Amino acid sequence: MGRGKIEIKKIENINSRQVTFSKRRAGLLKKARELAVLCDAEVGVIVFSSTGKLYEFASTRMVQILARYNTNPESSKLIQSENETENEPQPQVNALKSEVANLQLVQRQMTGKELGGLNFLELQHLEHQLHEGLLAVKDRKEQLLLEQLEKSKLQEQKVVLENEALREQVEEYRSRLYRENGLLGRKNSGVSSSTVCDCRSERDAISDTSLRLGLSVDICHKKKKPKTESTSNDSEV
Amino acid sequence: MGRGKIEIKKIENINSRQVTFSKRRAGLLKKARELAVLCDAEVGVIVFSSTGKLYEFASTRMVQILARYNTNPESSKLIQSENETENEPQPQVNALKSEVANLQLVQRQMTGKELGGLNFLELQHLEHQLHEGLLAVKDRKEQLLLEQLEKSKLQEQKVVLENEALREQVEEYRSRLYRENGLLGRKNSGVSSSTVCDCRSERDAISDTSLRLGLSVDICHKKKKPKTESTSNDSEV
DNA sequence: AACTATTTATAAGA
DNA sequence: TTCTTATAAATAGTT
Repeated sequence: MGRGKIEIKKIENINSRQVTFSKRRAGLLKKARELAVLCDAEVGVIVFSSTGKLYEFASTRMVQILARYNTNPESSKLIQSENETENEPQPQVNALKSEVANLQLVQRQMTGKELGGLNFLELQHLEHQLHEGLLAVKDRKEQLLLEQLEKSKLQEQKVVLENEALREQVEEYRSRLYRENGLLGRKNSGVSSSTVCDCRSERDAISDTSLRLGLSVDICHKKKKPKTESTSNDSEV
Repeated sequence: MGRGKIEIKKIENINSRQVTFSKRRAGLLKKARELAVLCDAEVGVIVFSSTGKLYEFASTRMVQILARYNTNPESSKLIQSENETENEPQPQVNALKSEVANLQLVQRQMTGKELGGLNFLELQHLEHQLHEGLLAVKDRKEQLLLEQLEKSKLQEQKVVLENEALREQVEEYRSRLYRENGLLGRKNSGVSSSTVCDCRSERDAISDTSLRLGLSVDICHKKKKPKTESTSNDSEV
């Protein structure tokens, strides 16, 4: 994908290898993120540059991914497990494994997969559980929003009080100017009385707007991520 | 990169998500390999599909990469790998324990507990997951009921046919008795002709009733096509 | 760091 | 699923 085709073998020129590494690393991490988002997959990428610097992407916590990997039967690693079977069968390991398997099954069933093994009663129980969970989650969301709203309102209150104070100051200065300069002062004043009054009259409108804004920001998760990934890491050498 | 541009968010259509997953997974692993070869980097990629299947690429042994990651000061998290090297508390045991802990936490959260640690976006994701799970469970229940209904109807059909046969037998015996004994036989017969006729006339009514009863349980929720879970899982590779 | 000419990846359709 | 193809993206070489 470039001016010319290249063959996939180690780039000998150190400089262009460095450049290519930066570009392709960014590309790989981007692709990893896209795969995770588009396909609801759990993705982890670890890259060590030839100079030893670490770059990574993880769709969830990397530890979580590694733990899942380590406990996955398909995982290609079979390090010291052979020793174990010969020496001690590790009752603890077996117990943990079966617990993991069981928890994973339950989790898959809770997300609607592998329901084949459940009878009608079990399905009803599961449905009830999910229903309860759903309600709890909705409640928690509502609570979060209410808390945020409360905070917003307090903040607004504070600002409103500040405004009152400022307005009084302005009024005071204006009166003083008026008294001291007579009618002349009016023309020089940068602050018109109408401006001040506008602020006061918009008080309720502001409250209403901030509520709507607060909600719409949270509800719409289509915001871009800060993307600190490549930016902070780009300076490799 | 295709016939049209897509936005990076979860693909809701389960089929095209599956297809995209296959394609992009292959692409990601290829890119990982190219980066490793071209730039002499050590690269590890771990991907879990939404159905839980593991795919991976590792430019060297994955264990080696993970070990290097765990001991890297830049790694976003330092697991307890130090303990492992000193004593020998079974790295596998630690991995299993953390996996169990994680699964248990997720499970508690799915049943509406311990939601305090989740932010609004995470709550929304959880809510969506629960909703999907709920729909799948309801579908499965419906499918079970439909299957049961089908079985019932077949059973009924069988019994009806038996009835027909028996009725013919009865009719035959009755005629024969009538022929052989003349009018005398009528008073001794335990089976009246009216009883036999009643059974026949109720045939359709029975079928109708059982249908209504069976369906009334699950008609209340939204119905979908009976989808076969196993098919989509098989087509993962 | 930008800029393109090209190569690749892949979305949609068959 | 696999193949095809039009189009979007990535990126090699250049400035």
